Amino acid sequence: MDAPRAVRVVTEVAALDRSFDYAVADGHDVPAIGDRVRVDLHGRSVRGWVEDHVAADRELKVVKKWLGFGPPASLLPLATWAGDRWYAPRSRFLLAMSPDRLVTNLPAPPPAPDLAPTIRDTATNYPSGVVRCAPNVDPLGLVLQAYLAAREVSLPLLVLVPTDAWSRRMVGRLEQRGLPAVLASRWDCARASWPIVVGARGAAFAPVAKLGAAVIIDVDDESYRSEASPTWHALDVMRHRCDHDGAPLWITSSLPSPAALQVGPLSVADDEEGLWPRLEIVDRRASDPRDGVLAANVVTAAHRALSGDSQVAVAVILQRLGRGRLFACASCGTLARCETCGAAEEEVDGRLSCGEGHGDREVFCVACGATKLRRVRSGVTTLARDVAAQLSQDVTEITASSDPAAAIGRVVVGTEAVLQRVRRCALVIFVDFDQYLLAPRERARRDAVAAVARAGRLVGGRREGRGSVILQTRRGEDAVITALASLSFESLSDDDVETAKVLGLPPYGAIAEIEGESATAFVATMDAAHVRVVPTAKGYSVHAPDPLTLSHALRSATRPAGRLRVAVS
DNA sequence: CGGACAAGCTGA
DNA sequence: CAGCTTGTCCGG
Repeated sequence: MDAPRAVRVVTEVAALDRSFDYAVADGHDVPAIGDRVRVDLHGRSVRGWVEDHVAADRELKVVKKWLGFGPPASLLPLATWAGDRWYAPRSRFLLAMSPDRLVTNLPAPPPAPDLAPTIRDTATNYPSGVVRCAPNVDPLGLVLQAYLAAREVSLPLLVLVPTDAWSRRMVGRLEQRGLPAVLASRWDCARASWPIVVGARGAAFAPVAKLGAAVIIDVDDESYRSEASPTWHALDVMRHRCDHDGAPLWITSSLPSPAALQVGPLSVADDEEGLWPRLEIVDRRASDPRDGVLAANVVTAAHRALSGDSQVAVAVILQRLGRGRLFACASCGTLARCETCGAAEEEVDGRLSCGEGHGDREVFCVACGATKLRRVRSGVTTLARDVAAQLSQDVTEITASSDPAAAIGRVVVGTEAVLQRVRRCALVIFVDFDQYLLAPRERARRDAVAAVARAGRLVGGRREGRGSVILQTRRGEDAVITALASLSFESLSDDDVETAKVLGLPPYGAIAEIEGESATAFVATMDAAHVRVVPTAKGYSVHAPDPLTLSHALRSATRPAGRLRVAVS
């Protein structure tokens, strides 16, 4: 038998989600599976990946050039799986597994170092699965535990954390202990199976051939979901990889989502209470409506924080969700909410409506009957001006789009981006916590707890006594508020699981949102035998009992010309 | 996707 | 009928 002298190549051309065969020119080595190559395609020179070795049994064009290393062969099926799972071309995920710049040689990974005794002492001992832990629990012990497990089988450990800054800190701490850790952005090292690879969401596709163990820190942080299409989630990818490689997976969360709870048994970390931040709930219905954006006692707390010596003293957070304008009664302060769905209502042309299609109503307060409402939410800039006036302090505005290198003052005001930008401060104020509680999104309530957890890392745990978190709300009786106040999340968690089961939401069902001008044409050609198609405001939502059924239905449709957005969750 | 090629439109 | 636009096909 002749050795194969041809390769099957997946191209980078995303719209063309298929592969083509090319001969390997005489005198050249046959590129390895996964390697990056350049080939001619229909008059174009395009890049691609070697998917397989095949026999050159007919006239073929030749591979123009070997470009460098790509993902290891063992990861190619992962790209196919992810492409099916999130309705995207394989090349999107192959790209995620490939280096930004071509890599033509690989470093030799360091040998396993001798372990300092403190490492075994610091390592925790949880069964693989979910570890519920308060925001200020140090995840290092869990990472060390997972490293020991990976070391047993002489395979790499992959650690996912919410942000790049966090990855750098984690790598630093591991190196300090003499452990061979690299950032996932060091693609060549990850490809060479470095013992510990650490990164943010994208590291879920780190080119490690076979995992020995994996950890996801704070798995319910929203950074693990790709917002842009394809809307993949790092947890699903990691579960798939770990199942395939037989590697244990540990995940941590302050309030595990239904999807997180499916990973494995739930353990609860020690000192839950001491490591949650000190929380103050300020019910704005009770405060003087003439107070500014901050209630009077909140201003007092802010001045107290400013008298301390922390670099950043006060962080004021304004959550902006959707169109997110809130209207409240001018006299009693009660929020206008839709009777059907509970979402916040907006005043448009003298009528109130929630925008979810549940009709509109006269402008009046359901609590006191007053007919004058005022807008209680403002943008970050107006908020910054108001806070500056109330505290008689200069403030720094921070939003997702502001310059990460800019100097930060003692009072910062902004969106949730503040929680990413500021490491430590004495007081975090959620100006308008109801933005979470009243958001129509399913995840909103969990996001609310996650945001408080994140804020908790800035101010430290109760035991530390460094600072606190204030929630300004008009809904003191809300289940999320009471759960946070008492730190008992069981019923909130059970409710989430129950809701997900009843409504067939992930992980108890799979949903795809179909939007764009050709959504109707797309849905019309789809084999809808095993799915339910529901029209929505922007298009359609397709409900299926599981991701596989959903994927089959989506693949059965022909993709028409014109704009189409398919978001699988 | 984007190059190739065919068919359609325009103006001298 | 050259020169340009628009549409459809198909890639190894």
